[in-house]
Amino acid sequence: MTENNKPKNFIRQIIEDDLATGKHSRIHTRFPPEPNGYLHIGHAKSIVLNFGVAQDYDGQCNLRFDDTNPHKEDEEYVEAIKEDVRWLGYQWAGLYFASDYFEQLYQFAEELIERGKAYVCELSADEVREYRGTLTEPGRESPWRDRSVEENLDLFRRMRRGEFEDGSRTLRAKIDMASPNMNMRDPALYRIRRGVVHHQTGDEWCIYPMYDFTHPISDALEGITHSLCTLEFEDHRPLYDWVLDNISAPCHPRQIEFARLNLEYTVMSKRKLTQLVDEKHVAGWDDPRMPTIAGLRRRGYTPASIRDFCSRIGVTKSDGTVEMSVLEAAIREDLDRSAPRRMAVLDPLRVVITNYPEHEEETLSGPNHPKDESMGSRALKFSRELWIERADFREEANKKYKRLILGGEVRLRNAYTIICQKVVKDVSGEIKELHCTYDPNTLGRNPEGRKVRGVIHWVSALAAVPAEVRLYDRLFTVSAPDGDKDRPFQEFLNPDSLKVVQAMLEPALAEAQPGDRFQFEREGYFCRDIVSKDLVFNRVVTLRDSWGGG
RNA sequence: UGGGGCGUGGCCAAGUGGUUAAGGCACCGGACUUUGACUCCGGCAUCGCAGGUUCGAAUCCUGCCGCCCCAGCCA
Repeated sequence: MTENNKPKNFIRQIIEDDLATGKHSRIHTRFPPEPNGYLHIGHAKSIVLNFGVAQDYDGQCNLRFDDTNPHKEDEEYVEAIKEDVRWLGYQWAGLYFASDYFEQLYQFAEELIERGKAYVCELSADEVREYRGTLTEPGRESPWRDRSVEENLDLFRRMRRGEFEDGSRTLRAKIDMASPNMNMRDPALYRIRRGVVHHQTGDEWCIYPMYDFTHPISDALEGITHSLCTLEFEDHRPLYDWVLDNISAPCHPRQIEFARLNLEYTVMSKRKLTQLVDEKHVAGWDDPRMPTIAGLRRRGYTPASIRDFCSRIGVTKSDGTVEMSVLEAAIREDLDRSAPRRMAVLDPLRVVITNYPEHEEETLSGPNHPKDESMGSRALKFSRELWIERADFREEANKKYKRLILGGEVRLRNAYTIICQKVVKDVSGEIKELHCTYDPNTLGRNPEGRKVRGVIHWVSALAAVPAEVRLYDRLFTVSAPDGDKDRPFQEFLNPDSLKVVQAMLEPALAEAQPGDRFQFEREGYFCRDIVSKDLVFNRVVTLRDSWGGG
């Protein structure tokens, strides 16, 4: 539903204006990740924005890998990113690599030199830092700043030929060392990286263009109309425009910045996510507790729920932190509608129906969805011995407790009502099993003259299918794990973020395929793990629970 | 203490001088219920602060305050 209404935000407004005024007759956006890690929910926001805008205005959106730093990048990531974008439900108009443009970029760099707008600098990295000045003091001009065009051209060509060592020279833009915007203080355009193998271009190049030089040109080369990026690049926009203004660019895309996504109880930076993986706090990039697309997918989130989430949170320039409940609400809404209902007992307690025939087993039926008959029904086995949830029984409780108590009656979902007659305990006092009686006249109808206080789920002990169920909780114990300057975020990891239980499932669940999602009634939504060969279920999210628990 | 941004309810977020200040999430009531689910009803803000302009301001002006980003040969 939510997806049908086009979202309204300031970027779409700009686009609509550009279309209305005729500035643009078609829209072209791009999603430009660096292939140095896996995509996370924050990227999803950008993907949904870029591809969504293209979709809604009959435009196009490219997928472009910003691969200008061979040190950090890897082919593994480009494949993972492509898979994630596709999984989210989008198709790119063009698939490009910034490295596709290395030759053109190089030519534009020479053009800049010829125009006297760039020079080869021989300051070391440390010296450049000194010369740059500070936030409050202007920088000083490099002693190499005023070389002739010929000399610069010669030097730059020799840089390309590999005549100079890493770090010995850079190509710099000649702008303004006194600019209050640090990015305009003669930023580096090219650096030397000899001997590294680039995942796309191999050893073809030993000089690599910087982001600030590459990005605007890549955008222009692809005919991008609106270049959407996050807030931290706001200060780079003057440089983005400077580059395009000083070369013979085919067009001049407009950079627009929006706030990146922050989510409570998790971390979002690639560096921290990488740490979580490397330090083995999680099982991998696709650990269901990770905010990565791969993690959310394995957890059981649907592409539609993530798209819905992204439209719910909106796009603005004010940075905030979204509560986890928004994400959870999105997946609950999707799964409530689409997930077949099943019964699974996560913490089994044996129940013996003493007035039910010893070796008999009968087949009952339960609807797959309480509100959607078209989803059909499945067979349920009922027998003398059952499993119920340990938490669904108390020897005594107040009126608020709507489950089974000693001497009390409760409805077994999709079956009969039972009354607990006796509690059997072991020597330590722990409840071993319950002896109950059932009322054969309560199948599909309420008992005469009595009102049953509640409904609980169950599984026939005879037919139960044992399985591992993984119960996930938030990865961190505090809402902003990286918000403490003195303490590393790892200190806030939630030791109980994963609880593994051996559950008893109703027989129909044995046929679940990897990736299949269900609602385990009264417990939550679960998804059969897509990695494990065994019958393993991951809890996507619990059901909403308005009961205090008392 | 340079520059660039941002500030509407607990969290997001519409709003672009005249509206009872949308909506979602959360929360609190209540109805319904063979899921304490779902659904349905109802409740829940005067817009960072202070001045000013105006018949009228969340929307315009001024001054404060708070928060975020920038000193990579990362993106």
